[in-house]
Amino acid sequence: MTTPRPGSRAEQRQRTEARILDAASRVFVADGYERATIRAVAAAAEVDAGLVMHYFGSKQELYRRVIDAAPVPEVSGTPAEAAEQILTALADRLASPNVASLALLRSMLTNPEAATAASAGIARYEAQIAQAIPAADADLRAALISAITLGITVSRHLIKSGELATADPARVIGLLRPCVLSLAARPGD
Amino acid sequence: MTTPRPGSRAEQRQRTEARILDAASRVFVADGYERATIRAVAAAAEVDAGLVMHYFGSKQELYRRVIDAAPVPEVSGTPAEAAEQILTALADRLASPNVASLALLRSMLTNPEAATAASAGIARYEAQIAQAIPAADADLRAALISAITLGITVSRHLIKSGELATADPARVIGLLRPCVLSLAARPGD
DNA sequence: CGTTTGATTCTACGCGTGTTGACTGACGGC
DNA sequence: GCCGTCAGTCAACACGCGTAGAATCAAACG
Repeated sequence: MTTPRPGSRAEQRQRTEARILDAASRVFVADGYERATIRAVAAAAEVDAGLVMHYFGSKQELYRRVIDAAPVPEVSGTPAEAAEQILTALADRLASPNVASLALLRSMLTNPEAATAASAGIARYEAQIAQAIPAADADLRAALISAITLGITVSRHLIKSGELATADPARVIGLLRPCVLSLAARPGD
Repeated sequence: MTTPRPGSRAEQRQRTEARILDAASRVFVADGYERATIRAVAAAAEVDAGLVMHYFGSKQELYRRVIDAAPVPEVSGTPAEAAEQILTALADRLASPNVASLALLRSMLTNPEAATAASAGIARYEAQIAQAIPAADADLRAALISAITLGITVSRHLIKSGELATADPARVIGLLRPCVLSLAARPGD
């Protein structure tokens, strides 16, 4: 990650590439993979469509670069601690939507390749959660927690379902806490 | 819904139309609205693409006919009863995926028109749930329950996330019961 | 029987898409 | 000062899509 001296050609290149990447995130999350067009991304970045191809090679590759920026939250510690970390991460996502994560969520339901790419990230997340759960069915419990956070995020930011779309994140995680705790910390079979 | 005598032209028409509708459900749920093509639907129904247009007018209209078949589960009674109904409905959806519902879920994340159409159904579902919850924040609680069932369904049938995809529905709702109960029946603020 | 209706297919148009390759012009090393 | 390199543009191609309309052929009906 070298920072070329300002005004240089390399710096201009980085600047433009970042602008395209940013525009692509917004377009992908707004329209989904299929509806998103390279021309729309280019227009949003105030650049020619050919340049997007020149820099990123293909739409798929541009998309891959976008979702590469999606972070996987860290989860560890006791079940109660893990639950709190999960809830905190969810609260963050409710407050300020991470465009990369959303693009990933929306597109993985449309684009097969996106789905496999995203599945890896989700699996990693679930594995982390499972490790913190001391139960025989930890894997299933982790998958349920992951599915629940996914549902909440999708409902709020993509479907924008009435009550959830505008609710205070603190109230949401307050209501969700017993829910997550029952899955993470409650004695299993 | 008259049943014309067998072998007649009208009956043949109904038969073909139903075959197209069935094929369309499967194609829409498999590929989502955007990737699904009329040609693919026609091929799956072993029919010419022009015939699909002739019968349904447009792709949008065909899609509307498909999701019109998506049922909205009934929810009523005491909070505990409502929770049980919600869990039962979810178990059904986990066991045998309703193609119309899935097509609706997948497509509403891709197609704007589908989203508004589906939002109405979801809102009706949430209203039913809210009515059974005796709490000041019943609407938010209902929205959360709806979001959770959505997340579980999407994870299992669309994302096919590892553990959830193959889990026994009974175990899933067993784990989810305290979760839904805490939202539906637990004393609020 | 002839005529008409309707189910079904065939062919083709127009458009938007991802992608390509030639082009332009400014920057940077020699 | 010269020339290669590279950011950025432009016009076009090939393809697949939704859709329209003519053509085909068998069933319905007098």
